[in-house]
Amino acid sequence: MRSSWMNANLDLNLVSFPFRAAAKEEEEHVNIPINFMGVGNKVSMNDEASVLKEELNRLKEENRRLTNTLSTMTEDYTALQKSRLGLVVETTSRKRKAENNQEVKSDVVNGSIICSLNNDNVGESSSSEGDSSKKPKEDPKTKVSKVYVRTEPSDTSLVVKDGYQWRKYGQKVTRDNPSPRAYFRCSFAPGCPVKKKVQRSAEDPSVMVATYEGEHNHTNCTKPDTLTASNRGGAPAPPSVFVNRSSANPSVTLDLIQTTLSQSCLAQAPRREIDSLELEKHLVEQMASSLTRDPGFTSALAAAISGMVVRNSPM
DNA sequence: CGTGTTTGACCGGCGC
DNA sequence: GCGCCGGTCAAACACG
Repeated sequence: MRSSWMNANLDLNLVSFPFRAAAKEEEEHVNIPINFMGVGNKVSMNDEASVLKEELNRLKEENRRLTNTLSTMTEDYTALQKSRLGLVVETTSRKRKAENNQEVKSDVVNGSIICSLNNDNVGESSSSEGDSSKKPKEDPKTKVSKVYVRTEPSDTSLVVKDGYQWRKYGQKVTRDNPSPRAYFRCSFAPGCPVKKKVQRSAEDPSVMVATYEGEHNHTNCTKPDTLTASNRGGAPAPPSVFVNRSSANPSVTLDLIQTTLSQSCLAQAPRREIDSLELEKHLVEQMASSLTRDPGFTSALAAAISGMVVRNSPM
């Protein structure tokens, strides 16, 4: 993809500003003068503020560009996913008329394709067929959705990570698919009516099809990487479903700008004009504190400072 | 020993 | 009515 150059850009941007921000904090709290470069003349607070403001504006612009690039990449990725897996979306079950009448709506979430099957039109067409009375106990409005997950073909475990805890209660080999179908019930909450069926796609064994029935009557409190039924018996590692959003890469600071803006300031006063200076100060503090919490950064900073002190010290 | 999985048996809907 | 098939149950089993 195009991520390599993006990372390079991110890294480049992070070199200057955060270091400056951390240096500012050092100056304020640890009494290490920011002019340790040996210049000698003390920079006034106003100059410092204007430099920071300038830097922040530049970063904002860069952030906006990268956000645009990211959204473009996301769209490309979505289109690619749909073109690769969209063919499987069409239901393979020809037996159940109701299913064939369902309106299929697909979407890509976290690397999986989610298809919602709208049951609302089932009742309308059933009047002529006269089988509405035969409709099983299942509520016609039960929300049914399908998730298509690409996994390793060699991986035989029928486990799909989705953030909930499931208890397997059955497994069957169906007629139209040589691979077994596993039945799960949501065990996160005692009364949760949601069921899940997981089966490999007949067309593409590397694709797992998870069918969800019903809606959870509880919130999802687990993280995506903790979920599903436990992996006992030395079963193979479950497939990676979700795009890994965690990153040890310092480029995460870019996101920090976004979240800081939206959560702590903009979210509280969405329509009000916000004191830009206050906001910038808050941003700098956030970045500085997050960076100084990183032992790697602090040790690198200490090494850089000590190196400069050694260079500038009289022999 | 508690919890979750496995797997054969059972049940009910559907087509012929 | 019979057989097929998908879905569920529950006893046995495995694991920590």
